[in-house]
Amino acid sequence: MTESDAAASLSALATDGVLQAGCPSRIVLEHVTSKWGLLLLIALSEGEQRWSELRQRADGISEKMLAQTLKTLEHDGLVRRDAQAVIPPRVDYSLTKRGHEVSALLIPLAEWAIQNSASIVRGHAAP
Amino acid sequence: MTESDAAASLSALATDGVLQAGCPSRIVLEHVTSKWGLLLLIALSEGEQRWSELRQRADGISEKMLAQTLKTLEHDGLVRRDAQAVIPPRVDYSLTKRGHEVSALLIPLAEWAIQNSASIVRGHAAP
DNA sequence: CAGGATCCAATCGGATACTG
DNA sequence: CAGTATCCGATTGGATCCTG
Repeated sequence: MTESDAAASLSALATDGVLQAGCPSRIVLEHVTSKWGLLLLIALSEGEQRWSELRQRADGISEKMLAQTLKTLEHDGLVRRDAQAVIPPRVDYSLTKRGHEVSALLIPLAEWAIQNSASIVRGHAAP
Repeated sequence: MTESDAAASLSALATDGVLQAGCPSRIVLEHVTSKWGLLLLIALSEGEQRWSELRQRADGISEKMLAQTLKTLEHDGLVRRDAQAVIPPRVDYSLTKRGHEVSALLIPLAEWAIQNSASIVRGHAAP
């Protein structure tokens, strides 16, 4: 993307919000780009998964944050929760249509991070 | 993207890290998806800008967070700082090659947030 | 198994004041 | 203009214990 192209597509961002404080899009953006939100959305892009599976996949997450993050994502309409009335309880989580949309945008970001993290963390990257 | 496609591209993510705790890519990812990091990278995709300009564009940011975030992004090799030895001082910030790479990935995300925030914030979105 | 409730430490982040 | 320094409240987030 050239700099002028970026400027063009950015005009919409500047006018409609995101950069503006108090804009609703900022809130949503913060939900999906939050540490655990991002990781859970990526993990779920593989398909429906249970609570315990998600806990392992999003390595290092606490029960509290797992519950809290899943709730926000569910409330935002990105994650679907399917609780079955059996003993022991079984609950499956999956992405909604919207959820798949974002995760499709998040995955390239994660891949970029993997490819660049080595040279970034070890020292200063080249311009 | 279908679910199997997602699974395929995800195998790399799962093996190489991101979902794994302590992975360096997680740190980088957190920097660029942090509240102000994200906003500054998007703002800078429009081109070189000064401190005072960035402060206005990333609406609501405090001086402390502006300085702190710019430093992290500069250290990560995403933002270039050009300080001119004049009175009054003039400092320009711009994206590096890497910086442009990420911002190109972040912009679609911001646009998605704008388009979906309305229906998300007002209530529950449809599946 | 899938959470809810609670406590507390660490970090985030804003307001203010000061400087080269 | 472009920061730095400090104080302090707010939020995040983990550990632990408890429950249907």
